[in-house]
Amino acid sequence: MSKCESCIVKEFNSLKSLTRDELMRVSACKTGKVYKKGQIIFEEGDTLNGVYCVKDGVCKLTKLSENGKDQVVKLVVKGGLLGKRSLVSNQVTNLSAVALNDMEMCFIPKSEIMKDLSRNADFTMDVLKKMADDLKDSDNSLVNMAQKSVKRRMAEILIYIHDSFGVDETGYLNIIISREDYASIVGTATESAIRILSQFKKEGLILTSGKRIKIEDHRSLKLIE
Amino acid sequence: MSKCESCIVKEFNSLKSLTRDELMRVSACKTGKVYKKGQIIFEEGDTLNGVYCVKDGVCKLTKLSENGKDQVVKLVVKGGLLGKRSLVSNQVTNLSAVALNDMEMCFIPKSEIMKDLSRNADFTMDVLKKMADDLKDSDNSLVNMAQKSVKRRMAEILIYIHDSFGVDETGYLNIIISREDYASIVGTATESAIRILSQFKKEGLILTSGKRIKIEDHRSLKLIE
DNA sequence: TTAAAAATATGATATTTGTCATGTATTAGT
DNA sequence: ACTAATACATGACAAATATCATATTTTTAA
Repeated sequence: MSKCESCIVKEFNSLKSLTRDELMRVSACKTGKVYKKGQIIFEEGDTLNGVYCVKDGVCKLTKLSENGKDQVVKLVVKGGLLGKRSLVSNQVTNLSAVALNDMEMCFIPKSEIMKDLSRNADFTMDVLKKMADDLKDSDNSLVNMAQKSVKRRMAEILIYIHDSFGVDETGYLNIIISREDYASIVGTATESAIRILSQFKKEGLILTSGKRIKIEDHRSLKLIE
Repeated sequence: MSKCESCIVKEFNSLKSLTRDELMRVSACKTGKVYKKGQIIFEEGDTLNGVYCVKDGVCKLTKLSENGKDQVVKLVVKGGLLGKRSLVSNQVTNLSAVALNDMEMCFIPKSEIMKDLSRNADFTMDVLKKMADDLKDSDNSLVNMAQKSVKRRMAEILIYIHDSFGVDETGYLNIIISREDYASIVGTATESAIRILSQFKKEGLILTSGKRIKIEDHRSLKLIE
């Protein structure tokens, strides 16, 4: 297991603001964890005693609605930190985390991080900044959800996944998720998600092969109303 | 204008974590501001050079969607702080703030608060906690928006306004907002909002008198699907 | 490899929500 | 108190989305 001081993943998150000494201390008490596709990392209501730093793979953060359906709130990739909120608030977590593909993560106990939060102002400020950004993203998601059509939201999530997570050698999206997950991200019925993707395919906007998706016509996808 | 040290409003926000000395310094440089109903406090894209502390009245935080409609993201009342995010991030604000009734606020320049953010760990931690709570609220809003019917969302906002802001002597909601605003909170067309409120009235769930609304049957309102 | 399970696809139909039109009631400003 | 202006109300219809049923394809696991 690599050491935090020399781990490049931390460059993408707040841990980069820790000093070398702090990082070494964190490194000494962290635990490496591996999750298989579909595996639950934690569930809504769990008490988290630390943060997870994603070294590889992607997971979804979901929340169960009263109607029994899961809603995907956020996708987290390499460099992302899970459980920030629980660090600060002492409450149980309000979200579940599920691996979308095989994942590698580090778990850092809350007790270690807390020392740094109280002593290292740069680190604290960086955590604050990240939360502020999350909040902004969240506002955007809310407006998208409230004001845009399902078709438009689907087009946007495809572009988002393309731009954030890239494509493989053949041009297919690197992240492969089920239609049910697409439905849950976009906030619609699974059948509707399937139908819309089928329609996109017919219109030549995307190609599909099993659950794999390739964007063929970015421009038109962006113009979907 | 009252002094921060002795202002009860601060008990509801992070400013309560400042020391007496810090509060006196903040108090010395704050500005009192008054806004009339409908007045714009700041607009999406503005650079905020401080935070607003709401002493009285209510305002809405909105974001303009690409379809040209405003979406209400949050309601802020007495004790609320506006512009927290801008403090931390140096970016222009992503939301607009508009007074829903006559308001009284204090404006505290960013420069003053920043000193405290870097020196007073309790204060910083409290700001972090508040942001974490906002984030949690935001997750909930997203799920509500994505998974619940317009009717259900309308029922919930009525209950929310009732529980958070109370009623007057005659039982009518203290906060009086237009159907257009209700539509914008719930994320629907104005006509749909009007229709749903009319229906609630017919079914005896609420009473209306002009734009004033009184909840008659909490239990049934909570059971709306 | 092959059968079972799970996921995708699609039709038919119901329900919800949006849009446009038009009339009535309320509110705000003189 | 009066009259614009604004907000509310409601009908008629269109569009978007959900639901249920059922067939087909893909994936999983023995």
